[in-house]
Amino acid sequence: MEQTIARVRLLSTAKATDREYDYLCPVSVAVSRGSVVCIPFGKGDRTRYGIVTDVVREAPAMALKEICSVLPQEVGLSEELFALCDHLRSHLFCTFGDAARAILPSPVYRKEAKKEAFLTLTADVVPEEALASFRGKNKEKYLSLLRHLSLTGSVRERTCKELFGLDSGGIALLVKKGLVAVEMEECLREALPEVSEKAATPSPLSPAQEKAYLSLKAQFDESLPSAALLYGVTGSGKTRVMLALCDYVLSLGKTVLYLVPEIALTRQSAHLLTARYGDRVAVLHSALSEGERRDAYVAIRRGEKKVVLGTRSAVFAPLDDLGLIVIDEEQDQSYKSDTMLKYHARDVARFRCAKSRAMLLLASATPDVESYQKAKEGKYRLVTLTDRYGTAELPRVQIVDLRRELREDPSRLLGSRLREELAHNLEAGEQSILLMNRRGYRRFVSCLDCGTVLRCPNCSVSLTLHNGKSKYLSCHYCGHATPLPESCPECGGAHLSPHGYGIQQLQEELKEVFPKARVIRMDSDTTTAKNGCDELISAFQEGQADILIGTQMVAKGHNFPNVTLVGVVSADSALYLSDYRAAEHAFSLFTQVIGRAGRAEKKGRALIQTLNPRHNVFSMAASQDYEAFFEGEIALRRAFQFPPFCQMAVFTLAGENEGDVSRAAVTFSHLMETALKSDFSDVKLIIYGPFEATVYRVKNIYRKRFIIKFKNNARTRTLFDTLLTRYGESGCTAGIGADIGPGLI
DNA sequence: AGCACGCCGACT
DNA sequence: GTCGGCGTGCTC
Repeated sequence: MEQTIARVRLLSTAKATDREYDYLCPVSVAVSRGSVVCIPFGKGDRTRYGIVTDVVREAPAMALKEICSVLPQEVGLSEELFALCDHLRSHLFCTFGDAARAILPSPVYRKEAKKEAFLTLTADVVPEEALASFRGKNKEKYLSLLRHLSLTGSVRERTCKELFGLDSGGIALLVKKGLVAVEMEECLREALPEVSEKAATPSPLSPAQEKAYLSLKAQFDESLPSAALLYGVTGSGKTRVMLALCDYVLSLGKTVLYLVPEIALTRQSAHLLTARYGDRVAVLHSALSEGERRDAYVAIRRGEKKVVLGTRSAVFAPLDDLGLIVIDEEQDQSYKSDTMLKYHARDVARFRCAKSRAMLLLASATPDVESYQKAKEGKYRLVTLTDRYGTAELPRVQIVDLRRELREDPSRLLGSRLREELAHNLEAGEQSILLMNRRGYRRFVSCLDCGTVLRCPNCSVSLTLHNGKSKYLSCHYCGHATPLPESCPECGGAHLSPHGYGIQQLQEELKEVFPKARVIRMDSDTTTAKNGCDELISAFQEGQADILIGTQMVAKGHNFPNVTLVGVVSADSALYLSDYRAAEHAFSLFTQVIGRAGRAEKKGRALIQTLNPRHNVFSMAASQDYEAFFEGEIALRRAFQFPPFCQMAVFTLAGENEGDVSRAAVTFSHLMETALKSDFSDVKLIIYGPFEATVYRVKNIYRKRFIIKFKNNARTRTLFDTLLTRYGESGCTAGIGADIGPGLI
């Protein structure tokens, strides 16, 4: 007998079960391609989520189970996003469900939500009045917390210490006085910024900006899938040009997807966009609660939102009638996902533009070498903005040779020149930013008697020393924490000594040199949930601190009008990463840092401390000479066959048992050899490895990897897919992962 | 991946 | 005699 049958793919499953299963449709509910359904699966009939890929009428060849429930149509996948799942599956070698889960908001398929402690004011408290009778030494700290709360509404309890120097005791006192309340909330409720009328009328474009805009508009009018690279030096007004194009696209009834690299940047971009487009804008980023994410998803799918602003994952926003995707700071690493699904937002955007006949607009002051090469080849249209806009000038750049001072005192992080500049700024009441590259500069502890370095028991890394209330050691890969031992665990010697420098040490040195300076530190310790950095940034913008210290994230496009000095504490850690793109990242970082100083009327200074003052990356960054940098870099890439002259893939084998991982690596090696000698003899690729991953052991998992240079075409992808299937059938227990494209080496 | 079925060692 | 070890194989 003919029946209505739904083909379903599981949302969460292994590669072996990543296929279609047939289920009977319930009589009363409409089910269609893209619907999210609950189905009984397996011997135990456990309820699992699935996506309907097809609905057919036919007589089933076997007894079928029935769909138990269908979620509302508006949380399902649109036709375009459905196609995107298929594309991601074949290009990233993930399951269909992995791709679908990246697109669908998690409340669609998950129940529980995470909570965090927030502080709010109990009522309309006037900070000065409330603390009028208070006579404690912490009065100023309490006042600034209350002022901050009356400004922003709420603050994470965990960020209070960093922002206001208040610990749980101080907060308890305010709670006891009935001034603030601690509430458990479902992540950060970030209200959209108020629409400010003054910004709503855009000022006219400069002639150079107008020219760039007209060029982009003409390209858009061709109504073909296409891409453009807007290359403009910092301060040339790229954003104004891009917003003008957004205006135009929206006026034609199409929608716009606008991506920025960091959550912290969504705030200022959100101001800009909501001022212009009001409630037609949706903001998506990882600090949204799960409920908010679902609401946003539904509102976008219903067509209530015409502009979506967000970070990497917003590239999956369910906008229909897509006209334009903007990727600002397109060279930024954060567009590449390093979590479960290793996609690159730029590649996803390219696919969506091709599907929707939309235009992709990449913008940067230091484009990705691969993007610029594509522009040179004519694959992207290159639009250039060469002049700084308005009165802003390039800052004065000093490259400081730190070698001599370091020989005299190797523990010093701030050279005398940087100290002078900082002192000058403190005196003048101007703000400074200090950048500290985190990698390679951690404090570790070793025994001066036997030489033992204290290491993590679970990971192949040394432990990092922290100075909390008491000194403790922690592992930055697995979080293992232990008090600093009195004596060496190996030889019992009493001479354990710290080495290396971290951001905490920089903070201590600042405290010592400038005891009165107010310092905000921004790193993963102070912004654990990726969220807190918003609060830190706005506090710094409000002028609540003199110096902001942090990792790369402080260098990215924030607007700090009162910052006139940017210092790079150690440029060398960026230059000598073991990555073929180290030079590219260093150039980009230094150029951004230099551009960060002096955006407004005040002239800025940038100071870079290094042990290699003659490295030519400095002079190129100082003069913002991207062209010169690109010419040198592309020659190297060609000579050594690195992207864009090939593609890179990383295959990782991981498992708890070191022997199993080694055997798995040998097995995979043989699988590749065999395939390349027989059924895939037409495929050309170069295999390196297996070798141990940069950090061999993490959380007791050993990892070995192969690095492969190849040409990304359907044939090679079939080979990779086949290899993964054959590996799955080999009986090896070690897990395998594939990361294709501009990945993390 | 789960989860069942299945066929062998140490417990009441 | 049976509780439970994880090897093998299936999942509409």
